[in-house]
Amino acid sequence: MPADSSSAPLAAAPAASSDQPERISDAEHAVMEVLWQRSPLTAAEVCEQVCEPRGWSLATVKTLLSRLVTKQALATEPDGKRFLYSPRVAREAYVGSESRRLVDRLFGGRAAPLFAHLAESDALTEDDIAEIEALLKELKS
Amino acid sequence: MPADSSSAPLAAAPAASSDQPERISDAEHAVMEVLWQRSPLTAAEVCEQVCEPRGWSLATVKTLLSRLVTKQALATEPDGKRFLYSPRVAREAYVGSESRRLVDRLFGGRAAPLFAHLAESDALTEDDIAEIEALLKELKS
DNA sequence: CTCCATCGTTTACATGCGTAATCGACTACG
DNA sequence: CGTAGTCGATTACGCATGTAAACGATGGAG
Repeated sequence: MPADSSSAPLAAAPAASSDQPERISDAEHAVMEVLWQRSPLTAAEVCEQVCEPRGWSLATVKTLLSRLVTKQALATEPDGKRFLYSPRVAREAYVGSESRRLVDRLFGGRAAPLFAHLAESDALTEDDIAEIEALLKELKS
Repeated sequence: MPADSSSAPLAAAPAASSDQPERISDAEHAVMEVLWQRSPLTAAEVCEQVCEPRGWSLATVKTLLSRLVTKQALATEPDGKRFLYSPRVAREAYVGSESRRLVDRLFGGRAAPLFAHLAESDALTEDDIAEIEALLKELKS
């Protein structure tokens, strides 16, 4: 990508302007989880949390962090020579959109069928049922 | 693949031996939905159902069908010069694994938090709630 | 019998993702 | 001050996916 690089004020990246939150991939999601738990963190600190379990190298984590920054899912704050990363999208929002995606794709947007499915496939434990019952009671109030 | 085509009973493809059901992608899923609704169908018939809404060409559908056959998600049955395609994995199974995937990734495998989330984000309609209540009552019996 | 419409199969190509090595800048140790 | 370690950025590369055109066989129309 030789040639200039200035001219336009900014824009540049293919990360669109500001429409949807830009999908977060599976591997990226693992990184997000770490930062949702505690932040801001440096790349090395994030690695400490995920490299072992996922069998990743620091390099991989760095790549994922960069991509997440590009996707505007993470914010960076300089700290001496390195960066501190912190989530820019709330976990709530992410979880919400992912859940909705699934419900839309698989259950025509209705949550009840999802629940029915979970129930039928024994994916619900006693505790789950009790909890849900409690929530229901609350909703009805 | 020129050369023979017989010899081995089947296998061939890199689709592993017989472990997990092999992930179905988003576009592929759209094709599956058509066949889950009615099958067996020819490629052209599938196209009639999805090409318009998704803006696809018949060629695209053909590719997706092939990939699904490779993934063992579809079975083919010769019908004169063409093939009839039908699902090899039940919708139930697909929906189940996808749901479980989400619940695992986002809610630590517990269904109750998912439900709580849906409830909080107003993703539950009156009807949903009523339905779920009914299901709960049934479960408790 | 010949030619065309169709099939399924092959090949194509851009983008995204998983995973990482390499590179240029900078800092801290000696 | 030079050198080794570390940082983010750049580059890499193979596989999956979305989307489709090109190709070769074949069956039906004339």
